[in-house]
Amino acid sequence: MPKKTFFNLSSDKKNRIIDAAIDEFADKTFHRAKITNIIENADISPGSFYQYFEDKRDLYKYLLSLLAQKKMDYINQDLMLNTEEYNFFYLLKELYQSGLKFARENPRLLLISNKLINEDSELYREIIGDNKVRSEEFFYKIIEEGVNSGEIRSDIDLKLLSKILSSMFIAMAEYIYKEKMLYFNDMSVIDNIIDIIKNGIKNNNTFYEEGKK
Amino acid sequence: MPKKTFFNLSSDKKNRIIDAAIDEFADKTFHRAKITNIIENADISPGSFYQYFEDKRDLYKYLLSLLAQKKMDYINQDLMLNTEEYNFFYLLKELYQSGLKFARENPRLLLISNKLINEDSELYREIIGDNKVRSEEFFYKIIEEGVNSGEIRSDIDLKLLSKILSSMFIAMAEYIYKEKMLYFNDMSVIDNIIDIIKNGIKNNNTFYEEGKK
Amino acid sequence: MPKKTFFNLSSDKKNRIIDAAIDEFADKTFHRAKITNIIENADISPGSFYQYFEDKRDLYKYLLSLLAQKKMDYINQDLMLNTEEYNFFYLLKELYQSGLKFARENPRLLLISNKLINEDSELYREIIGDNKVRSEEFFYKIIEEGVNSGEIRSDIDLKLLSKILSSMFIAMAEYIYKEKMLYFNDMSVIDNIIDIIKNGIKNNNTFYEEGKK
Amino acid sequence: MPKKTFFNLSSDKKNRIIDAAIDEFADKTFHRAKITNIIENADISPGSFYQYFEDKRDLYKYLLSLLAQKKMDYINQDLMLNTEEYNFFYLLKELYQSGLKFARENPRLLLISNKLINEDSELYREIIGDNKVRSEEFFYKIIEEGVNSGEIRSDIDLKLLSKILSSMFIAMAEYIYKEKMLYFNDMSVIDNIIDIIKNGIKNNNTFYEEGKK
DNA sequence: GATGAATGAGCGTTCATTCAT
DNA sequence: AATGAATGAACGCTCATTCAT
Repeated sequence: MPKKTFFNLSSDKKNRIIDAAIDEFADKTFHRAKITNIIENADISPGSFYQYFEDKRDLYKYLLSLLAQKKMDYINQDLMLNTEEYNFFYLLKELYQSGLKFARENPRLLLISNKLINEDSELYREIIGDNKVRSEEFFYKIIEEGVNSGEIRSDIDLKLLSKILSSMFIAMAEYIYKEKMLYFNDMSVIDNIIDIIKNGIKNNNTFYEEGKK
Repeated sequence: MPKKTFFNLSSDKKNRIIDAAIDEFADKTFHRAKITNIIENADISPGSFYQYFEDKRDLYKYLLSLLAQKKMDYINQDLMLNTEEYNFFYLLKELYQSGLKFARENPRLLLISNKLINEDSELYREIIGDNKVRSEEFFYKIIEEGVNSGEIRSDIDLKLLSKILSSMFIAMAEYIYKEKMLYFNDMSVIDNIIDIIKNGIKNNNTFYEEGKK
Repeated sequence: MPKKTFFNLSSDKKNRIIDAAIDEFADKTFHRAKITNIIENADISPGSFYQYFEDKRDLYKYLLSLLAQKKMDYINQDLMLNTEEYNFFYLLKELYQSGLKFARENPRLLLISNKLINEDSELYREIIGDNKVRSEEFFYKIIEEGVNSGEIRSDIDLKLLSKILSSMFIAMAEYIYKEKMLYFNDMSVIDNIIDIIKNGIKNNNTFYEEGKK
Repeated sequence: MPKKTFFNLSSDKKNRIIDAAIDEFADKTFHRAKITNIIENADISPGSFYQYFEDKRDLYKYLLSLLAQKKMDYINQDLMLNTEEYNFFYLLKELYQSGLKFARENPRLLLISNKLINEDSELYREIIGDNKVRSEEFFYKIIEEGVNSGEIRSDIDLKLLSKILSSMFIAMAEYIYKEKMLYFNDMSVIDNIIDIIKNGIKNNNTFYEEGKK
């Protein structure tokens, strides 16, 4: 966490630093990101930087915590806490919607965490610590509830499915940044995805044997 | 591309270099990977290295081209060239199967390309260049054929679907490496995934309204 | 010397600063000692510090002068001023005793001056300046008196002897701190040392030729 | 220990580096010594330095090991290994003589180790490790033998005496450097010291009571 | 008198690359 | 073709000191 000197700063200066840091870490891997650049872009001296933050890692972790905080603001808390009161596909839609909204409005912030997973595992472990992969766990939970309530087929591998839903979620978010939001600019796309998840892609009106046509 | 001096080398030496390079780039980001380490593990001198390769980038691109080549060896070429003769879900299964086989047998090679996407974008662009994302294009093509032949529902966004199938493919491959192959150790998992894609996850025997349970 | 603002301070604050400074300089070499730490432990601001002291050197010299002052308090002033009235070995014992008492009661203060001698010589010269090594001079004086009065053998190099007595004095003091006072916990040790100085270590009851046994 | 690249260097270059390093570490505390200075004075690049040595500590330890090695060259090995064959005062004289010769011929090298003791204890411990204070132990051994053979009075605290003889040894060596060898330029001084140790400083022809003259 | 944010020169160290042999 | 010593720009970080409030 930043030192208290950082939080004492004028919000203008704080924002200049945060913005410069996000810009740097969004473009480059942790080890490639240079605090030299951040310092220059935020227009502060090296000495000042180290009066605000313990070190590079400290700033990086802070950025990641900002991301986590901000993400929460996008999610309907009532839904998260009372998942058993909502049906599965409705929850899924809400989740995807808030996720996409966050991604669209904070694309560079999101890039930072996406990079983390490929860093050397020592760094990864230190920063993520023992926190389980929460999004995946959350999916597992609501899938389970969906199966129990009869909404979801019971012949599906739960762990595999939670992995899939979670990776589709991330794929969308990444996509939105790379396509510069031109493609997923309306929420009907989400309906489309959920429809695929729900009903599959097979045309049930026709019959085909496997293999050669 | 490596200089011709590299290709004149004994295959033993060539392999030592390639192996050391794969080991290094699989563990670390491009910029974190040290040619110092590669040199040491391959047991050659720095001077020699620069007689084989233009620079670090040159070696890296070469590795990536090796990966592309090798991947091709795993795929049934007859299928690839005559997609219109096979039905969609059969093709999909073949594709996933060969992909997983490749991932299982070349996990470290695969890690290299997985990292690339999160490097600084300048490097990414220079290395990938104008090459389209071919796997996605290929999916687009067979999906289109599947829709035309009536196997696939026609009310689905093709581009979105190709994106999804492609990302699921990658998710699986990554997963296989991370879980050390304990989970996906038999091919029934692929059947499970394809079944989900085909039929969705909804339990068609029950009826649920949207929203609150 | 500290500025007059320092002496205007409440004695509580003054003591906090002195204590923090002693702690820091006792543990670390002059250049390694951080005024940052002193400031923090004394609970004052950097700005304040520089209103009390010219700079780091100023504080350091002040500490050294405190040490000299305090040392004097341990020594019987009557003895010091009228050395000619006491016999040599009695004086020596008194000196060692008061020195050890000081060392035992102010070990950290003592450590500070012990370090100084090994700092870079520029600093050493600037701080000690033209002050002669007074303890050595004092020894010289009483040795001389001892020779003149017939207590001490006259065939001994006076300068060398004063050096030796002075270094033995310091060795004891250092030892007391390092051995955490377990070893020299009673004053009989001093008698032992003085006996060695007085009578030597040779067993006068036996005769040995030099060289090979 | 330096890397093998260092030992492959021409002896001219090796000596330039060693000399520059001794000069730097003789004048300054470990933490104050700057490899920048060493590099500049030895006329090599920073990159080169780090191809010869692991880091600053590595160079420092190497210097200390050089010192230990060189010291050994000054000592009569026959004497050291067969202490029981020689009488105590002869051994002591030999020891002091070789020590002083070493100090006179390698004064700056000696300064380096003298500083070490005042460094922060973490550094001290890492560098000295579990090596006992060998010189003190050696003194203890020969004193014990001297007592057993009847050369030395048996009513003396052995541990204290070994401490004293060892510190007198160091005091002389230091002195020689500081007085720039003007004072101790002939070996008769050693005889003087040993005579003091042997016979004490008391004038046995006169009687004095303790206390007031 | 007190504060504490700001400074910046300078340190130890890294590593891709060059070049004389 | 092979070597490996040499390079040097650039990084992360430190800390005594200043100065506006």
